[in-house]
Amino acid sequence: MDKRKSFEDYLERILMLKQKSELVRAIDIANDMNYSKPSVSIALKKLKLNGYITVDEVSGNVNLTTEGLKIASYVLEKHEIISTCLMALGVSKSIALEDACNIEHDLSDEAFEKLKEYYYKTLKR
Amino acid sequence: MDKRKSFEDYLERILMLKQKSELVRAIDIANDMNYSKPSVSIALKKLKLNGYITVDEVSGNVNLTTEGLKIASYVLEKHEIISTCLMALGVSKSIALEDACNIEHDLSDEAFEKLKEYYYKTLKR
DNA sequence: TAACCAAGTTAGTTCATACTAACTTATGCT
DNA sequence: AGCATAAGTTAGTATGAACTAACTTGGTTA
Repeated sequence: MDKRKSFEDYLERILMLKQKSELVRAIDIANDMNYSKPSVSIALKKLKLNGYITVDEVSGNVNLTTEGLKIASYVLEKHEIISTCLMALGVSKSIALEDACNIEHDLSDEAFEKLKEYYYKTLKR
Repeated sequence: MDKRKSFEDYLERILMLKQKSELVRAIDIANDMNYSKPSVSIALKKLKLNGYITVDEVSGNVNLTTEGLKIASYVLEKHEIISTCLMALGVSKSIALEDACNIEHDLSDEAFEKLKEYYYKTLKR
């Protein structure tokens, strides 16, 4: 199912935007992800239906629910560790970030745990 | 585009089946990939149209063209190196193989080159 | 106040892959 | 010969994400 990847992508991006600004609206997401407004509108509707986000009716501010934040943080952590490991192998930053964006949705929990161990043992500090 | 991943998946599987038996028919691919016959029939038609395979009209034997073999070998090589690296990290074989199946379509050429260097320097022999 | 612009939504289309049901065709068995 | 089975195809459906065009709505500004 590609639905999961799409959800993860949106949630991760929302979290990244939240780290820059408290106010994150559909249009901000659309600009950031280079998607059309309707695409984002529909995606947010589904994220809402699934309980991953809430949207403030007045300001349009998108907020992650506990569940949404859990997923977003996890994917973002994967993103960071995967890209760091790739860079440690000698991959250029831009490619490492790009690859991490894709791989983060495919790496199993088990493999991620092992990669994380390697990261903290060998690369961190 | 997800079309590329789908193509890569089929081509890789065809090559894997070819390594076991010269005769690889649509039904064999369907059984191996757990897809329905029509799905495979349509996918093979597209692979044929794109010049990646030929299909013997009498026997139904699927053969990779030079271009198809090039892609299949490359993806298969990625598969093997990715899964080996994951196992070296301590990931179980079954999970490593499963993850490799997904990651192999997402890892860039540049990152794969670096991973391969690491593989030959650190893991091989 | 009227006009305009930004944000968001709805409707309808496209693309791609998978599925089931049902058909064709060839082969093999009795 | 006649039937059954296996392989492959066609037709039609579902799912999912993206798009454009066009509408609503609210706020700003001339």
